[in-house]
Amino acid sequence: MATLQTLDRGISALQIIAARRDGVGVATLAEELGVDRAIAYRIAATLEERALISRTAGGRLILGVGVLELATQFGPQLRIIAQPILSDLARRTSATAFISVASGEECAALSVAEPDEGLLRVGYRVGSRHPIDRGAAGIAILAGRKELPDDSDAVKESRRLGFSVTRGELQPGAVGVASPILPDGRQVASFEASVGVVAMEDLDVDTASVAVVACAKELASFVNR
Amino acid sequence: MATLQTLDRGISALQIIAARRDGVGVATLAEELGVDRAIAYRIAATLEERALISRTAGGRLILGVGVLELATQFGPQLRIIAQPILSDLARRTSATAFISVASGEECAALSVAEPDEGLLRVGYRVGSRHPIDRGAAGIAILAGRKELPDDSDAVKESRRLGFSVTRGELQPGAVGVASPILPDGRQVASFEASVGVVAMEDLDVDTASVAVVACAKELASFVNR
DNA sequence: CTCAGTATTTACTTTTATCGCACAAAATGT
DNA sequence: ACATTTTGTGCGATAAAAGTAAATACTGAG
Repeated sequence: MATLQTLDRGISALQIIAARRDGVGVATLAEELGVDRAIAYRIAATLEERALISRTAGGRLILGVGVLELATQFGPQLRIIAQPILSDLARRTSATAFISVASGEECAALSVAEPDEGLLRVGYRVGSRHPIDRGAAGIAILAGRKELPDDSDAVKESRRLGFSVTRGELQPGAVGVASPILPDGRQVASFEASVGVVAMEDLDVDTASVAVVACAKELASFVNR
Repeated sequence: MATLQTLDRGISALQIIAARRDGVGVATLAEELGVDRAIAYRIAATLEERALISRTAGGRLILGVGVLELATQFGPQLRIIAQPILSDLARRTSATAFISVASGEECAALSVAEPDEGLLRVGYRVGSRHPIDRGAAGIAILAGRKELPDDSDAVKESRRLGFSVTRGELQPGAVGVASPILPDGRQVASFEASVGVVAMEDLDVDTASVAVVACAKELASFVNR
């Protein structure tokens, strides 16, 4: 597939700049890119013009607010893409489906879909948060991370199965099933998320887990590189 | 200053894609960029290769995790830490709280929290920009820099008080209070930021200024190295 | 299943934007 | 003041991208 050299180098430059805590000088950037300094200057000028990078007083290159402006749109876009998939998951499992993301030590609901039939439903508010080490969503995210010595049994079990199941951890009577969303089969540090369902104790866990895992795989494909 | 056309178009493409909640098709992208579809395909291929964008099942272009990976590096500790602190500040002052950063001659909103009660709130979009010498946020940032001969009276006053107050400078009817974030009590060249609140004219400036100054101190401690 | 219409990729020619040398300017050190 | 390093900028040669068109995949309708 045809790619554009100049654009590709510009993106490399961004990543190089992002990788250094305190930025890089143009000369270093040029060296890392394997190009002449003049090219690095032009790349830097272009990126700076668009606020993707900015320069310190000392002339060092650092990321600019432009990257934030872009990143803030990532969540909303993912939510829109995810909504039909979640609705489908909710309908097939007759349970409330959700996508959660890690946010520090907590886990936050990014997107939720409720089943449109059934007498009672479990509600889950978008934006609500809970500790990441409790509840199916959080456990699934932890299970998607690389193994740590102090992983709880629940996390280990979840990693083994490919999904987590919790009963009454966040709410007595509620059962949750969740699976990590793993682009490239691995967790990307900047995007730690899981998809799952929550319902009352009559949830058919076997059916739900299959559906949830399939859904996690589908969602991962949107985030694949 | 020399900029690179291809890279510039790529960045434009990113911004166009980011601007549309539900992504864009290649044809639309080509039109918006004012280029042939074949070029749009090559740009998209390059951006996708680097995971800055990805494609939905329908072929629409949406942002990819790459933008998150970049944004994650923008003040790594600060943003995570900032949100709860800002929310707290917003709640305690019943005003919209923000962190702003200097970006060249402008001042950009890095992070915003709105109070969860109150009839009306003042909105402040993340990423929005205004001249650095206007508005409480910008004045506070200038006040955090070392003294300059051509500092305005507002900046001098702000430096003396430890916070800035502006009324209606950016928006008639809005009152802003802000204080610079000073790691080590000094402004770090690579991170010039301020924290503050904005509300309507009923803002209790005395209470707000105390809270904002305390918040600036708290945030500064997280940016210390 | 075929076909029309659309989306995507490919092949190839033309054009021009990019490259990289070389040089200017500024900053830094001696 | 002079040397030296660092930062920034014209300019012609050329590789890279643009542009055109045509081939190939894909979609859904009938």
